[in-house]
Amino acid sequence: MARSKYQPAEFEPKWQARWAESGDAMARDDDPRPKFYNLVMFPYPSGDLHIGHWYNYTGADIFGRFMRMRGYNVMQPIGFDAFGLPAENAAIKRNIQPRTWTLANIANMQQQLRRLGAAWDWSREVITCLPDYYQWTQWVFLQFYKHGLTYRTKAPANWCPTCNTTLANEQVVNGACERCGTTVERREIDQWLMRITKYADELLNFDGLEWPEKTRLMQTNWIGRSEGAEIRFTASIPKENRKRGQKASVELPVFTTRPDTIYGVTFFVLAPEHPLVEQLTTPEQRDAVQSYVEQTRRESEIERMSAEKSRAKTGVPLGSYVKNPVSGEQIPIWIADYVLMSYGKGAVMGVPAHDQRDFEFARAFDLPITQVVQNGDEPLTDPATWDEAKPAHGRLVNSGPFDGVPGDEATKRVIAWIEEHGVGAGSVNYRLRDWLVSRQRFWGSPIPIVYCEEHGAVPVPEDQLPVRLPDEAEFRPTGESPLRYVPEFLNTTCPICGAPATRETDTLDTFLCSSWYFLRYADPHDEEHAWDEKKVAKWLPVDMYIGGPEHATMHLLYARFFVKALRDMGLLNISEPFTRLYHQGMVLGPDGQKMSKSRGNVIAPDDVVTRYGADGVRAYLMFMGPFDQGGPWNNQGIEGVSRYLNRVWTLVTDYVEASEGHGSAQSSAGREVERLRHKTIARVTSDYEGLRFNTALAGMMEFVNGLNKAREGADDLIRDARYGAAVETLLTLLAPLAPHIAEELWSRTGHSDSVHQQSWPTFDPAMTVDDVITIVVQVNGKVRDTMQLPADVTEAQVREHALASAKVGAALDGRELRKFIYVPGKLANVVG
RNA sequence: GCCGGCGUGGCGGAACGGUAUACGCGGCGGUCUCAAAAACCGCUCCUCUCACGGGGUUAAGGGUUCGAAUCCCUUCGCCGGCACCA
Repeated sequence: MARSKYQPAEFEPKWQARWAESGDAMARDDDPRPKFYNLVMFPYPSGDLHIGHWYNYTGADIFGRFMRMRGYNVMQPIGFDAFGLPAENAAIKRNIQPRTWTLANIANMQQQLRRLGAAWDWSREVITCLPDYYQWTQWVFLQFYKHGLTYRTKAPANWCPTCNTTLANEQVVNGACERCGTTVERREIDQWLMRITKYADELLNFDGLEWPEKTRLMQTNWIGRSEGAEIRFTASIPKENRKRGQKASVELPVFTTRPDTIYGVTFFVLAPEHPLVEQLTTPEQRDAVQSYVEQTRRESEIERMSAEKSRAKTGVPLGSYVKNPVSGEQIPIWIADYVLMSYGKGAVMGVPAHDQRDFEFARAFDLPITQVVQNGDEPLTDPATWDEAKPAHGRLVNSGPFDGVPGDEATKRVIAWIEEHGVGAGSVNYRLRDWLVSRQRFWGSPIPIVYCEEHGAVPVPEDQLPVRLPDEAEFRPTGESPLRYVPEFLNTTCPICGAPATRETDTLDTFLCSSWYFLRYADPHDEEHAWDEKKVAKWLPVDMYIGGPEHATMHLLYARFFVKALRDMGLLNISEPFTRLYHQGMVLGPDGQKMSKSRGNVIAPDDVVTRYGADGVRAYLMFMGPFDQGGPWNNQGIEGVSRYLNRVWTLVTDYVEASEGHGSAQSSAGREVERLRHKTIARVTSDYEGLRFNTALAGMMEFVNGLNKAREGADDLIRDARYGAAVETLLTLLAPLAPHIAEELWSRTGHSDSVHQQSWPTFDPAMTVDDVITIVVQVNGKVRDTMQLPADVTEAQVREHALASAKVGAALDGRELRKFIYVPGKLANVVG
């Protein structure tokens, strides 16, 4: 009989269709088994699924299938993050409506996603650009509005002149637009912001989360909590600038992390955009100040921030002075672009002796440098001889009443002093800023706000949601949302007074859509609510979330903020959305470089799937290296993995063909096969648990190698029931990783049910140990011999055998035994 | 500059502080074949030796330990994040 060949194309589509029909992947709300919410970051419908999606989703699907076989009610949804800029760019470029483009891409990608053979629950599919979804995005926005967590203000926006839109700080990379690379400018526009800073402190707490250390660190640094003090300096307003009846001075607060250096302040610097700059500029300095302010305005703040550290300090004195509230000294006020308006108070106290930036500034402008902190026993030297600032903490000197205060107490003492004298207080500052969510764009969820001449910004009543996006718009590069030119959209009436009013024409950042989609999956078709409390309580939090590390400081932070805020509104009873987080690595091109069309090193999933089958691609991707590491694609590597699946096919079909008398023999090789089976279950199970798919597959390869070896010279083994058990175990272990071939072979071994409905195989720990073990014998840490001994050998026996070894004797070379170390079952070290 | 991570055969990568190089790729040799492909079997870190054996090796150098790829320190290289954050 001609042996059948492994030809995945012959059965993969069949099983995909059958799984879809069976509805096995649909998670039921009333399933009594423990739930497991297995989530992947949903794709943006860019047009085609790329190999990175395959990588991400294969790993996630393996884990989900594994958990399902272990008895969990797994919910594994999929959907599309469908609003966003590329659709609009395509619209402009190809004169096609964003909606048309997006929906066509979704249809294509749905087919591509099916080819993966993943156990998606399509009944829960969520598409964020459809009104039945964005209605609730708008509703969520209104809840934030109601609770004062979103607000509108004229704010400096990161403006990309090419995309004609504002960008979130997170979307600005090195001062340039993340998408098109254009240098970002600043513009003052009325914008909507989300008050994420209110949750800064809570977001620093990761208790109970199984998240990569790296991601927690990135978020922690992004939030950037600094402890210190706010200190209020008092500036004298130049006589010429005072209006009649106006006070002669104005308060200038600063934030500092080093209140202990307060006596070292020798100058004071404002950001050039600081609102008091003009008022504090003397007539003599006016021209110089104005031209400096204009110069810095031309360079965006982002540009200044991205400038190299070595960049020379620039600045101009205002001509006026502030009083140091602690020392009483009068010090000159400057403006300089190294001070950022967006952090702290937009002002710093210059302590050149103990801050490197201030040091450089003082050197550039010949400002005095006063040492006020002594570093240990280091003798005081003339700061004029220093090469750099001395930022270390230490005992205070030259600090009036604080002289001699030790470093660990200095900060506390100064804060106590300023609080007592009412000139400041201990305070905390964050690098994190509020999240700007307005986009001057069409393809996003409309912001459900109406502007009325009398009532100002009025939220759209919830029963009037959704505020529908028009099907079509005209795309002109005006810098304003195309919605402004759709009169039917723009013109409306005030929900309060009914007078003519206009709608907000900006749309929401797409990150808003993805900040709550994992809640909607729990209740995707609810027409009355964004989600049903009970369903969300059942499914949330997400037990496993797999996606790329590039979302560490954006999506993953926003989603946490949303959940906390919604909890405080009484809409959720959880504090964190994602209990366990895992970042898959990146698949690189065969040249080891990031895949890109310009490099011509892109591997298209469709091509390789046609050639090797979905299982071949899945298995190869997972075998490439550790899942969180990724690695370069190798065309010969996938051949090897494909050959393995071929060997599985041959092994199982041979077994099926020899079906005469299954279980009728007691082969001498049966015991070893059974032992190998238990060992393999043990290691593969533990590898799957830890998402170590590469070693899990290596384990299954060794299993197949071992079974083939065992059959050599044991013709009756194939009829031994223990061999049959090994074959079935192999298929169940393989099922999560290569679901189609496992299912096909499972059915060929005579099963009418699905391999994916089997419960996960168990093992007996006693069966994972050999009768005879190999003990390595070292002399002084060097391997000199190995011994085969019964598994239950005692230490005394091992010692006896080891010392009897001729090789050990030779290695000892007459030295006396000083020490004997025994690692049970493994190794003995003779020290002499 | 600061904060993380990583450096293991020709290649991708394995190794609870305990036989470094599992598994796979590639290479070499063989079986089958008229031949090739496929499939299967064997060998394959470096070095000395005919061999038996010995020595060396986890970026480099040092340390801790009976024993280090693994822990600690220094240096170099690569990757990621932040980047004048007061």
